[in-house]
Amino acid sequence: MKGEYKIPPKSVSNLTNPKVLADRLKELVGVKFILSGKTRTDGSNARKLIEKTLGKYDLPEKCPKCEYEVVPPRGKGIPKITREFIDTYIVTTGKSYNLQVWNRIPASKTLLIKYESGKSLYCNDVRFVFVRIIPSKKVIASIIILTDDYIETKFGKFGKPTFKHQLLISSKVREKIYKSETRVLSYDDTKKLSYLITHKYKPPNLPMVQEPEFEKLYSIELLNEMVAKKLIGQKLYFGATKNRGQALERLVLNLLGYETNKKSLLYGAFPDIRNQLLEVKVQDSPTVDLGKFSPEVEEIVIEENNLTTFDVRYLIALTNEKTGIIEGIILAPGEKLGDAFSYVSDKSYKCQRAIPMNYFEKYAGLSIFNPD
DNA sequence: TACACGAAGGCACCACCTCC
DNA sequence: GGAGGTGGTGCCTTCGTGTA
Repeated sequence: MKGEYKIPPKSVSNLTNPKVLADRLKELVGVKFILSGKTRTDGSNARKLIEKTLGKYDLPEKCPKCEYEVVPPRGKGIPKITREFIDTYIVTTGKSYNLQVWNRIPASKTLLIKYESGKSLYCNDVRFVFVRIIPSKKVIASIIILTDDYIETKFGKFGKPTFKHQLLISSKVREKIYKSETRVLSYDDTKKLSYLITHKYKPPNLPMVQEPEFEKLYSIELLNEMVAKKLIGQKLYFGATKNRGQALERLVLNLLGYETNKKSLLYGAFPDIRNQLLEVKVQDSPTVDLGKFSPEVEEIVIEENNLTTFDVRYLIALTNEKTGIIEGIILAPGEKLGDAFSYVSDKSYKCQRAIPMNYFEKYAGLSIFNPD
């Protein structure tokens, strides 16, 4: 059955009526669902459970390959259970659930599947299946199937698309860095920065959130000596998500002689250490999240000197996922990142819509479609 | 101050490619 | 054709910021 769900239905009219879907999924209400704590795993398990349950019934007839075309490049934004045009989401904790729709504009008439017959499946044909799980009871409390039109009418429009750039550092490159003598891969600053940087260390006289000053930017060479080399072998202590980046930022700031109060650490602008035009990242999986800004595209970061994402220096700490120990460092201007590593092409975007948790709680024990 | 929206952050899954 | 590796996707949670 694997892969079967990826094939679109023969036509729009073949899709199972959502009320019928709700009936079919009713058997999952009250069923045990143990959260692994790994969100991607849990999301995937929920989807598999939905697939397995729907697989007990006839799926919509599949479309022969020659009769349809997947419109978005590489199928980005196509609902995962394509045959039923369903995306699944797990709803667990929190006061409100932040629904994120990736790589398509929900409730829009944007084409996803185009049929030879002339008919099509659009973004607003996708059905959203929410699996509400109560973590403390380890049980599925409800299944709620919604359409994006319903979501917008009931809770308001989806937010504007927000973009996320990512960079991939392959395990090969990683290994190469680990095996190198210094375990630091560094590149020179951009030409534009050459007249702004200094190779001599003088303690900073401005807070790290201030814009950089002429000739007070430490050169990459200096950053290498003062920071990179000293970071190798250090352990990053972190607890919940997000704290790891901050732990590294704190280490870097200490090594450079900046004050590290909580407020400054929480200053979440780009680049992290603005006074040094330095962005700090931690990486143990192959993916580095660059966030909204990416040096793949040149964008002005500091107007005064016309400094761009190309000039921003990236310090990427490669850590051992088990121990948290920094085993390698990449220190490069944005301009050079693309030379050594690969950008995820076609940046991804998401549209978000918060749904209050009490909405889901209202329907405990039910499996329903677009309730009033 | 509270709330909503936008963004950051983390990383597991999975499709696809390569090699045997 | 199957195992193993690699490249990408996008799911989920939490946080920061703007606005009323």
